[in-house]
Amino acid sequence: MAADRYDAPTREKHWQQAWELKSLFEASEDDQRPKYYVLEMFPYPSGRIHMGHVRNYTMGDVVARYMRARGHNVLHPMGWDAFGLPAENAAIERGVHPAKWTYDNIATMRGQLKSMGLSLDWSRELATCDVEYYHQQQKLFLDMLAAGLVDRKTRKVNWDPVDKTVLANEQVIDGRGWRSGALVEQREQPEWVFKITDYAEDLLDALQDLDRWPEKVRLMQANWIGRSEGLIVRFETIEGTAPEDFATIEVFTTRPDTLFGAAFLAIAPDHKLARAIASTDRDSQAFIDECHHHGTSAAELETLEKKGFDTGVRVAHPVIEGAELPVYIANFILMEYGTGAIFGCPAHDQRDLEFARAYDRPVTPVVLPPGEDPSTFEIGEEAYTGDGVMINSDFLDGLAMADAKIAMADRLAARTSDGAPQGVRKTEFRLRDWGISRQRYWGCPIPMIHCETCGIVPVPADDLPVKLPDDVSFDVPGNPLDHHPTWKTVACPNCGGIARRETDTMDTFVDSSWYFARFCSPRASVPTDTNAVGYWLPIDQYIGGVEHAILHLLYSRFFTRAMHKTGHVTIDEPFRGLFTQGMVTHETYKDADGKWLLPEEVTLRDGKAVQVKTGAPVTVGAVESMSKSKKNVVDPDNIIGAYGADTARWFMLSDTPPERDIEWTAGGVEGAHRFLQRVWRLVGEAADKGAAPGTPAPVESGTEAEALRRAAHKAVAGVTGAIEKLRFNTAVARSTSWPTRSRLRCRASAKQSEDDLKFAMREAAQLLARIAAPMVPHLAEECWALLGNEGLVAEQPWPEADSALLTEDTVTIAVQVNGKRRDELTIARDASKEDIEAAALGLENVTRAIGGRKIKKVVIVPQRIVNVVA
RNA sequence: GCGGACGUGGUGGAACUGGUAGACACACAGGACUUAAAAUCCUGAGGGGGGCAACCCCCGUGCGGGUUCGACUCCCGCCGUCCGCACCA
Repeated sequence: MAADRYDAPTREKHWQQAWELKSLFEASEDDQRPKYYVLEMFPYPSGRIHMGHVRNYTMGDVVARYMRARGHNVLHPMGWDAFGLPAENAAIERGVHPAKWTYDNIATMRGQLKSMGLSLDWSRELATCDVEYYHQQQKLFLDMLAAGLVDRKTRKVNWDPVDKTVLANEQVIDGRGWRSGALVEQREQPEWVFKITDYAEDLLDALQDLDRWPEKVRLMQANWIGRSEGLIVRFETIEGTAPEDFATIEVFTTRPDTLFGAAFLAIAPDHKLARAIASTDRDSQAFIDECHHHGTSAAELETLEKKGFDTGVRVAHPVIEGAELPVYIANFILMEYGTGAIFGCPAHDQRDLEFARAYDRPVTPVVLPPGEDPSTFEIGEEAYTGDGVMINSDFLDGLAMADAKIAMADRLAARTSDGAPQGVRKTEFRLRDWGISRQRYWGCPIPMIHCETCGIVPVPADDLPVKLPDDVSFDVPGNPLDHHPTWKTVACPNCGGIARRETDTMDTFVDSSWYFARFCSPRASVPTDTNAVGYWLPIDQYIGGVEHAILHLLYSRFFTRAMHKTGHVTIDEPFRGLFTQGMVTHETYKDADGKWLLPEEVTLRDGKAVQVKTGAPVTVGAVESMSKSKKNVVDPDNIIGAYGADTARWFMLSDTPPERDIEWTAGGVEGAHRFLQRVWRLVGEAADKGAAPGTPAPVESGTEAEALRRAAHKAVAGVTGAIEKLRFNTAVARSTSWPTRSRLRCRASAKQSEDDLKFAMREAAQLLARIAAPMVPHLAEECWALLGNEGLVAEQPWPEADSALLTEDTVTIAVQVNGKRRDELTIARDASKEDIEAAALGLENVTRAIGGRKIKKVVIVPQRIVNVVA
């Protein structure tokens, strides 16, 4: 007889050791079973794991354990996204070396992850800051360079003039540097870029085939790539108003149909015309300077008040004889998109409208919404962006919008201006090339050398790796690699002269764009072992946060194509299945002074939230995603220490659909824990009172026993289906319902000592242990052992539900009268429509509801519903 | 600003391809056990109304329309909340 409580924290360690002893989770390509690669996005080693990790890795583990039980050769690795800014911040703030800080964090977090009982192949562990890893990454970079996938471009960065450093967008707060508080300046800087735009079309088209990706992620990526068909229109400048060499201004537009409504031209502050004007005009220079005193993030730029500067340049309207339009420099025009210049049509674009109102430009509607009268239609505060019929547009009048686009494009293509067609059809993409240069120490060095005589030359492959120097100082602002005394000095591989190493390091998105491929052969002396990647890739199921929906996933898709081109993999799409899980949220708490409080500092007394120590009142705030700044965090270690990993895992899977945000509550954790204890007691009872292991099924079962068997087999079918669809919350519900319901039956069986019931009881307990194993693996092992079974449940195949026990002979269906449910009907599953109709119309409640009216129609859907229309 | 999602009892949520809305749980209430409490076990319940009662009626999936024999589910228009926006990872 077992103790009366399951001591999870102690027993969990035992089972973890048992798995490790048998190396159950180490994968090899040398295996006859079908492969299955499941991966969760690897963590940044910030210090300790958080509940978001617990949720993410629990989900992945359920899939891994389930697929293993289904007879697959499962690869389920773990590593560390270990380069990045926080390590440098720690160095600046606390004087710890980034490497020490990072590896210490990894050690802590590895221990925490191990305590979760994840079925990971730890033999493949890697950290992106390992020299072995970034060495291979530098090789990939050189291969991509040779393949023409690397370029050098000028880009804008946030410059902190006090700290003399480039700031990340998150380090710019209200236009100021987070540390110095200085006003940020935009600065142009030459950078290394990956030519992702070469693949824009392909990355977009291939989304269609990613049918195991969430629709919303595909949509977001499609919008991000932003393919648009349009027209480059050449506007001729009016003589004498523009500087020399600016006979025309090129504008990209997707709305050539609205050209008759054009009220102005606007160019980006970095447009070459803007620069030319500013070189001789102080006012325009001042305006451009003002534009440069904002962060570079799109969100910031686009929420700015729209401002413009009239350059005095005038252009001729291309299709209205004699009409002229003013040219403004405007703060909301991006140089990166299209030609860096637009024509503004205020009536049909909201931004243009706001600009026109501010600068007193005419608003002429040219598209008439359906049902409006052309003589009275006016634009108020809102631009009209919908479809309609052209008005006020000369030769376009009366055409539909789509036809007008074509007509205008044809007209402009046929005209020449300055010796070239005035309009040229063009497909533009919003997607920009991927700038990977970072002026940081803690990243993968870009293996390039700047030589005064030979230009920029790659580091020869034999000289790799370019290692980060250990002896760096963070006392001086800026990039430590740049002011290291010796590191950057190197002999030019070409001429042998003194040259300078590239001091930029790579964006950490590069590291995470191929780690999944490296996991296939983590110790290979080349980036990827072709056998290994050929066997394991693509990833069958990738799981991670929706916040990575665009950048990480898109970069990885590009990088896989680049690795294909350079011969490192043979596929284009790395992630066959993708699942994005929601965040973990918690209530927030503040004391009387408005200071944030940790959940563990708060307790409920007489229904009121108070501080544990002082009893002082606490204000309970909104439920928000867990963040250190708001202190609404719960440390997984505390939960696992108090309740065990299975409780944390169970809670993370239950109730809330996996793609949605989950609210962590103390009550929920206790509920999960109580349930697991109940399962353990129930299985203990079944072990004591049920049939002995290996007892064959009795020939016949009584009603009680049959009901119990049905419940168990339905649970198996339900959990199987739910896990297949990654509906973990439903899987939990399916496994909780029958132990709850069967309690009495189990007890009854024990009392009556009948063989059929004893058998059913054992069968049910055995099945429960097996279907719960992916979700609560430790408890499942405990139950498996308690029931007297040999071996580990982790080695058991997934149970099959007996289909004979899944379907009932009779069904209960609802009977509606005029769409309202009036009664229900229990009838043979295969009853004919006639029988169902007769039975339904014979019901007293139905007759009453019909109330003597004439029956017009009876809708019968067998096994589902009857609807009498009267 | 642009793009994307989400909204169902007191709470988290379930509901297959349009077919009994509220499964399963949390919290709550009542009961059993206990000297007592905790734990455990049992029972109840969307809201409102009627009936001694088995039961019956009305309303109900953010709001307003529409399609349909039938709508949480499909369509149109609102409202609210959350996420991403290229140097956080």
